[in-house]
Order: sequence, then C-alpha cells, then structure tokens
Amino acid sequence: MGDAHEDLQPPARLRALTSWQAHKVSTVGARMTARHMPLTARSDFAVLAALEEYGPLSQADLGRRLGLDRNDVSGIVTRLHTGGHVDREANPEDRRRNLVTVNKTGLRYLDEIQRNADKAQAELLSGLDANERRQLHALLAKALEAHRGEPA
Amino acid sequence: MGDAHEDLQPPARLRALTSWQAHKVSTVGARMTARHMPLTARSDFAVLAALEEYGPLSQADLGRRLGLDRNDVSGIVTRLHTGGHVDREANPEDRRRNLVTVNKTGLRYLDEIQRNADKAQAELLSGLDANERRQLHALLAKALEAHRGEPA
DNA sequence: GGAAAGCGTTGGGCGACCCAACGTTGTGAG
DNA sequence: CTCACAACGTTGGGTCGCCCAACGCTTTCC
Repeated sequence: MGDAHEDLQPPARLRALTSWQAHKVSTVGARMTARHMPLTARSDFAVLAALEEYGPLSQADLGRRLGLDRNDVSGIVTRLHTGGHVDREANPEDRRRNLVTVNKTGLRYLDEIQRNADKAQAELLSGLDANERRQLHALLAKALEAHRGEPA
Repeated sequence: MGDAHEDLQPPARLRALTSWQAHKVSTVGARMTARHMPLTARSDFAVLAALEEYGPLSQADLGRRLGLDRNDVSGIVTRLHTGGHVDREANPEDRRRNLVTVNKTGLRYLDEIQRNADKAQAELLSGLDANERRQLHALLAKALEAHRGEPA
C-alpha cells in the first residue's frame, strides 16, 4: 500500500538528457559546497589554483585558462585583492596588463578551500565507489576535451 | 616553433574536481542548446515532459518532480500558459491547487524542443563514442540517485 | 472553532554567463 | 611617423537558475 512519500522521479525525457544530468550534478555539488564555504570560494579557488600552477598571469590569461569572461575575472581578482590573497600590479613590459600573483595568505586560503572542496566532493559522489568515480571523471574529462578553447 | 595558440589547460586542481567538470559540461551544454533555441525552452521542456508523462499535476507536484522551487514553477507555468501550451485551472477537489495540463500545442512544442535538445546533446557529446556515452549517462544517474528528493 | 500546514504568488538576493561600451596602451602597415 | 587596429581592464547591463521570506487563500486536523 501507498508508499508514504511516492518516489517522485523526474520524467524519462529529462533523465535521458546528459546535459540535464550534468546540470543536476553541478547544482547538487554547489549545495554540498555551500555547506562548507561561501559559494564565491569556487571562483576564488579557480583563480588561485591557476596562479599557483602557472605563476603570475594577466587577467585575460586567467580568463582564457579558466573559461571565464574578462568581466567576471575582474570582479574575482578585485575580491581576492581586497581580501589580501593576491597582489595586482601593472606589468612594466606591457602596461595594458595586470600581473596577478598569489601571496602566502592566498596559498593558505587555497589549501583551505581545497580541503572543503574535497569534503563536498566526497558527499557529492557518495553513491559511487572508487572505480566508478575514476570512470566518471575520465569520461567527463574526455567530453570536455572536445570543447577546449571554445568561447571564453 | 611555438604552438601558435598555446594549450591553455585549466589548472590540475580544477580538473580534479568532478563538481567542476560537471559544471563545465553543463554550461557547454547550455551553449549548444542556445544555438538551437532560447534557453527558456529548457524549463519549458522539463515541465512539459513531466505533464506528458504523469498527466495533469499541481505546480507544487511539478516542483517536487523536477527539483524546482514553487516560485520558479509559477513563472514557467505562466509563460507556458501565455504561449498557449498549457491549460491551468483550479482543482475543484482542492481549490488551493492549480491543475496544469498540456494541450496539443504544448505537445507539438515539446517534440520540437526534443529535436533541438537531441541536436545539442549530440554536439555536446561529440567526443565520446556510443559506449562511452552510455557509461557516462549511467554513472551520472547513479551519482544523482544518492541525492534524490533532497531539497526542492 | 481555531491552529497548523499546504498552495500559488510576488519580491528580492545571489552567482554564473554573456554582450556592449569606454579609455588606455601596445602593434603593425602604409 | 602616423594612424588605424587590436588587446587589456573596467563598468554597466541583461538573462537564467537557485534560494529565502512573506502574503492571502484553502484545507486539514485536533
């Protein structure tokens, strides 16, 4: 007799769309993330990770690297600079560009975000075992490969 | 020699996050979708698909089914109703609820969106063969399973 | 009968994406 | 050398999705 709280499955046409699945996974991920840190930390993480791995970059390069618009990069860098995580100075060799650099505070912040992101990730993927997680990761990476350097 | 357009890979820390990958796949999917139809068609598709599969529903049920907020369902249903795709009438057995029903126009619209969604999907997954697509789909479904009926 | 809960609606905030414009600065062609 | 062109960073704006809060109405449950 009546399951108290019927199953409430989404319609088949929706479940069939990989794009919709990815969207759902993404927003569930955002929810898990929000339980550990403010959502803005996600863009902070992206920028700081890029600066840590590739060294000082201009904002335009950051945008290309991360697939973000110059506009939005501007805001993120301003936020990071205000928070003391990043130094921003004019590039003497090309005064159009800003040279953005992570400092020690920023690196500590980066590691903190990393820890929280790992927690959120574990919660998000709680339904998959280690093998499945690796497969999912590989398949997503391959799907993205086909679209590298597409817009900005 | 310099490769003319350096590779511009995102940082490893980012690539390692499944949540970030899913987000990227989702927004690339949105971009592909936008090449075939207005983006609002995505929510239209969700609502129409639910109504087609489960019959007339209240807006609250729609929200639960699709994982959307009542607030947003309200706007979507209004848009669909204005466009003539959906009938909305008070449920005589419970006058709090609206009974939302797809009509013939709505079903034609649904099929049109389906065709465009399929095109977008094909472009999105162009890097994967049929097997990989099935695997990706199954893994995403399994990951989502663990989070069913979570918020609203 | 009255409190509690559910419904649909409105208004608002936030993050991410994207477009357009501006002033500044470098580049390259004539 | 000059002048058109391109790239950079910034600002302002628009959209879409998610989420919270409040309201008035209706139903349900004690």
